[in-house]
Amino acid sequence: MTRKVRVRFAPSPTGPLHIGGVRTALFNFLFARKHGGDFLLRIEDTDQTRFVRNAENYIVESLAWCGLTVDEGIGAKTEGNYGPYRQSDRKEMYQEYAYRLVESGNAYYAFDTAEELAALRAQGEETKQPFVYNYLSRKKLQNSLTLSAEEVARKLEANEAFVIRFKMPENFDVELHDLIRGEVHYNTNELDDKVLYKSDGMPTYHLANVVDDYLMKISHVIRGEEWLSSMPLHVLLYKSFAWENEMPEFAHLPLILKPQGQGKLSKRDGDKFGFPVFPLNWVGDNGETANGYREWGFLPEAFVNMLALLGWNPGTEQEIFTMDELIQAFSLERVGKSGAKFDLEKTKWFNQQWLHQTPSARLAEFLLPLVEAHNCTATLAQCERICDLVKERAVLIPDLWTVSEYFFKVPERYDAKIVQKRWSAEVPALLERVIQIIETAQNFTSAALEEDVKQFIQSNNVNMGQIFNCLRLALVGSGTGAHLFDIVEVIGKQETVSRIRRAIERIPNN
RNA sequence: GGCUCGUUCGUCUAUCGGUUAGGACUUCAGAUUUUCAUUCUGGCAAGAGGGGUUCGACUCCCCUACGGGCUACCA
Repeated sequence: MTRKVRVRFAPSPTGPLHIGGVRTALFNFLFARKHGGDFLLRIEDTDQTRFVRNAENYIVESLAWCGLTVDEGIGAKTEGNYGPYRQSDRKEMYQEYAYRLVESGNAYYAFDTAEELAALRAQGEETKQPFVYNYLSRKKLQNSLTLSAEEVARKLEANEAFVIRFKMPENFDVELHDLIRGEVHYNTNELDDKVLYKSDGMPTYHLANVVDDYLMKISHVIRGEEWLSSMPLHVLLYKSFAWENEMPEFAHLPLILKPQGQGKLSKRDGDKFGFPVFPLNWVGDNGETANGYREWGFLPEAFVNMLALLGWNPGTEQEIFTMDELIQAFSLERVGKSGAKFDLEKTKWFNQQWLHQTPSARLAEFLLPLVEAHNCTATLAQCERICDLVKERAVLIPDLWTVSEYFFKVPERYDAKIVQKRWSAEVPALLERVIQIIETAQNFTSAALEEDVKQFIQSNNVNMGQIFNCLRLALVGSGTGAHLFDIVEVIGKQETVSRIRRAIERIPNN
């Protein structure tokens, strides 16, 4: 049976999306594109207590920044025919499905209060017999399995709070197939009677997820490994609804782990590792902030490239991928099974690579605002030229400014070490000669200028290293930077001469 | 604790029974360069441990260890 590929990214809006979530979205997106399918965004906001107001916008904006265009659902150009795509807007639907399960005997009403269950759990802690609401304990609890029909009707009539729980079958081996992990087995006796429908009238994740995936004709569920252990419940739910034929295939992605210490990366980790765990800067309702990759100066292409290679590999030695190349190369078979620790250094390397191969015209769009923020002026064309000259020295976007600063402003200080090493008594006189050469140059281009100065050096038998380094010192203020005569050409005759004069004035002779 | 998934250089990973176990990041050394950077060359560095199966195991099986996940009216 081949069916149209439809996958969804279904985050819950409880805060900013962290890089693990972005990667899940990315893999869904790649899979959809690879197979000519649809990529949906559904918002799973069934937990009213954890709802964070600006989280949904953040999610939409993050996906957009990464270039993960949503075909259907929240944030799509046109929402699509299977809406609404926010679970809170689908509230009534779930109730109907929950009741359907009760009627078919696959679920039941439970009246135990949260406090009673908490007490049982606490007791279980003490006696080292953990309390589980399952096929054994349900026989002794307050539910429609133990209570008489009249009693249940009475409680319902009286509007007593209730939940609907799944009636987990007894001693049944569930055989599961996962696209990444292969066969996985669970016995239902180890599973509990999960709440499907909460007393506040909202479904839990499990019910909403299954119902929506069914109704939205999802073909493949690609999600994090934290869901692997609820897969048997979900599969059993499909069976209980008699939806086995429409059941999606499952793929559980390995988790992204904390770089040091243990556990999976979590959004609560915020900035504690000294690098962002979020794609974009985050400002919470409570005023809490956290850094994002975008604001740190990562290109979305590099960020996506890095995420794609975290847990997936092409089987070749290619590491730098455009989105189109990723789509071409992607397959779930090449997704690894084990969790991966995130590595900031490698991420920076990806960005550096991307900075090198990004056209300078685009980088100029990043440089210009940085120039202006430092109270300098430039045109986009100038920035483009300068990016051409310096981009291989930058790792992050803000470096574009720090490695090109001298193009826009006169050096304020002169590197003492270079002065010490190169600026001897005869330098000012030599630089005066260089000024002459520059002022009288027929052809004010980098190559011609270099030729002229080199000729002077040769015919006068002076030290090339000394001249070049002192000239660099005068123009840049340090021993770093782009090709010397490119700098001369870009800043121009007047500025070059003025900087040399300034250096001669300010640098004391050794 | 129970269930479950996993385990190759410090990190990300290749290898789908036979390889000097390959690549990348990091790091170190060298080359190139007027400088810095880039680039290039080279070095260091790995199959958790123990049993099997096999002519032959990193690869298959079992046990142990270690790590991850789940174990909520959270997702």
